[in-house]
Amino acid sequence: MAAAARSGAGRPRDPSIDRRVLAEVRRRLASDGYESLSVAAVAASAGTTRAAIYRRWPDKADLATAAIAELPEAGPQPATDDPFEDLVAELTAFQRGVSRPDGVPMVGTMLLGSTDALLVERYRERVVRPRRERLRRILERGHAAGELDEGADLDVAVTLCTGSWYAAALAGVPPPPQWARRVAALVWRACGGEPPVEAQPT
Amino acid sequence: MAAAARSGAGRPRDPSIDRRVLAEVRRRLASDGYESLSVAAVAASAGTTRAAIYRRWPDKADLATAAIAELPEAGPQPATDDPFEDLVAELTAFQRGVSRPDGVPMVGTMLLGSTDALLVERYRERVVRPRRERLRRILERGHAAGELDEGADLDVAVTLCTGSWYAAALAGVPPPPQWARRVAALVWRACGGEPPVEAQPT
Amino acid sequence: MAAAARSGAGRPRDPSIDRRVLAEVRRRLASDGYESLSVAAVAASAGTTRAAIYRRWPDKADLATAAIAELPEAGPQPATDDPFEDLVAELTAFQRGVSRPDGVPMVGTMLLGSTDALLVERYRERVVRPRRERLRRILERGHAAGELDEGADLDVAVTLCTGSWYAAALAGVPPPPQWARRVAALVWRACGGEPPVEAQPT
Amino acid sequence: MAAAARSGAGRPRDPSIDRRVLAEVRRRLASDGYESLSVAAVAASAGTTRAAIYRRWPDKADLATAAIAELPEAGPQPATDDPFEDLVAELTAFQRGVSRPDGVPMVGTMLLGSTDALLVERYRERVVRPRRERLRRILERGHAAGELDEGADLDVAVTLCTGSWYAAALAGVPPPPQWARRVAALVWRACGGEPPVEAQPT
DNA sequence: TATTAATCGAGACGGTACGTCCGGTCTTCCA
DNA sequence: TGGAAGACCGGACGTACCGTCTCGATTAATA
Repeated sequence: MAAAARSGAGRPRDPSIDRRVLAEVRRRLASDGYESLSVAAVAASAGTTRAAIYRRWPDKADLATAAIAELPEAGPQPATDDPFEDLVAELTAFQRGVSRPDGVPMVGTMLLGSTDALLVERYRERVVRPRRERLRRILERGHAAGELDEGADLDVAVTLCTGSWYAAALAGVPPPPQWARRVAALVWRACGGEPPVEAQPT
Repeated sequence: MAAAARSGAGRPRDPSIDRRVLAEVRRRLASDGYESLSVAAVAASAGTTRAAIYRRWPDKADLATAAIAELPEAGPQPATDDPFEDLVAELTAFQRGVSRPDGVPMVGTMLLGSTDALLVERYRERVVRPRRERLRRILERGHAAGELDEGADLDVAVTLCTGSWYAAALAGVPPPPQWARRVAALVWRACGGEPPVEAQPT
Repeated sequence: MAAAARSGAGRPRDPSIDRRVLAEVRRRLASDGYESLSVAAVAASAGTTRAAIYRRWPDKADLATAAIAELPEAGPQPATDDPFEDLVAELTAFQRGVSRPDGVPMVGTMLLGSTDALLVERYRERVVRPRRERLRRILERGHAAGELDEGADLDVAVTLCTGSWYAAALAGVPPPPQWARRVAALVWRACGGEPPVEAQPT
Repeated sequence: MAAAARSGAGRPRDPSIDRRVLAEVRRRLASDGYESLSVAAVAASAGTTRAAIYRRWPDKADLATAAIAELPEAGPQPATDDPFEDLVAELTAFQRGVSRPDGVPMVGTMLLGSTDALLVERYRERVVRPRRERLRRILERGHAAGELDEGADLDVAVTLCTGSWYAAALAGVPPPPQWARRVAALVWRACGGEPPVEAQPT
């Protein structure tokens, strides 16, 4: 990723280039995916040159990494005293984040795996892991509040939450209306709870 | 994709070329992903020429499509009279298929989406859609057998089944032991059923 | 060139294919030269297939050879009793032959030499050599008739005759009016003769 | 052809690449002709890449054009006060030039004509036209010196000079010994002059 | 204030892949 | 058998991209 500009003498780097380039990379990763990402095209659209890009990021994979790492992940939701509503809120935030142009193709790139291990690890560390931990904590709070069963299989339950969205995306079906609440309801019941207001399938 | 050989005149296509090429494509898609797939390298490894490949598949995307579409999808499981066990079996087959070297990166390529709309559509049609329908039918049979609730949200429940696997893969965590049975159990309960034998989380 | 159809059994070759193909080859050699001559295009335009062409002529060079060899070369002029007029007639015939669309590029192909030694040799044997011998004999008859000098350098004089045309073609200048008679006059004088009627340069 | 390097910014082109490539092109044009000229092979032999070549010359025809246009034309012979000897000298220089490996096939390519009009026009302009003018001037000086006839047909006489060589090449006969002097003698007599020393045919 | 060192823009360089086309050979069906 | 159809190998063409490099012209911090 972008090395911190050397402290000493010489012309300092133009920080606006970093911004414009990363924004452009995100836009293109979103619309065309990693494969079709052309450094030359990015440079042109960002109003700079390939050299300026390669000076900051050693190669294309690192450039994409940097762009992803900067994604303004929907920060930790303020926890309320209702774990079920927290789950709905978390999933709504997730859907908002992943449904935005950048979202899906990025996930695809990540699942490509071996293309660039570092790229994937960075994404997991910055985006996936924190979300999983937030989800996990919500379910544990539901358990602590006595709403969920003792022996509920939380490890797997966590994967159901966001997994539902991936499966729908892969199938090419639009996320159904009220998706977040309906998933939360299913997961809640799967763990032995009773969702307060039953979301109605359409 | 490979046009069906015209019935009449002309030298017939060498069917072994189709086989060797597609096998090679699958091997390379698995190990390096779509991006690094080189038609020339495939031709060389398959002991043929680029021309013979382009005669069959108009471009690289279509070639990959064909290779994927031929994946020996774990065929429709023979339905037993126990819907829950059918669900476990279906998920086990899914896991076997998607865990094989080819599996994950292929899914990633598909989620890249707009890289090649046709590629994705072909994959959905040949692989994803049939699986979703099989899952859906299993849940409906559970419902018909009185094991699942009337108003169960089957639309979303279907997405939970395979989605769990995608979420785990994206997080980089190995699918937990007994994954298929545990997911089935959660989904069953989410739909109001009671899994016959409670799978124990580890 | 086209092998004589085998005498014996089996379906006889369609002679109209020979005609149509060679005509097409001549047309294309004329308009685009040997390089751009595509066997497939010839076959299509002649309403037949590549195989039928390759059955008759072993390769492209031979095909072109055959087309050239069939050029209705202005056959041996009926010798008159006036060698000078015979020379004019021969050169006029030569100019007619070589000035027709096919002519020039063919000469170029021949001078390419090493492209296909056989092609060149065939052309020399069928077209160039006979013409040189006819020219030589005309000059010798002029010598025998006492019109040309004893020690005239006939070897080189022969090359002047047609060479004049090549030089003009290479320079891109149209062959001057009355070209045949004017060349004949110059060659005649070069060999010590006096052309009966002086052709006037324009 | 190679665009003049832009004055200003950017890494300047490596001029040695121009040199090496054009030399290689000339060598190959000479030995194999235009048709067999492979850009990839040229690049390899010249120690560079196809991209570097296509950056300079838009296509193969333009590349060949450039190579020909750079041919070190046998410069204007220093005129003596003996026009006949000047003619011999000019023809000797011509023979030396055209007999060098490059010579004949190049002429063949040029006579192909319509393959690439620009290619041919460039060659005429740089090589053929200047030579024709030098020959013409020599003959005119012979005329001015009273050695040649008033009404000599110089237009055609010029074509005899080099044409003799082309005709011999086309016939596949080696240029006879003393060729230049013998042609000069014939042309001189054709124009009414008397060559100072009669060259003896062998 | 003059020097100096790093950046910026521009673009060439070696590689490599793409998709198209052609030449010459072959293999099959049909007349 | 010959003709039509078309697949086969090999290889060239012209385009596009990647990551590296060399230029001249800027632009700040330092001497």
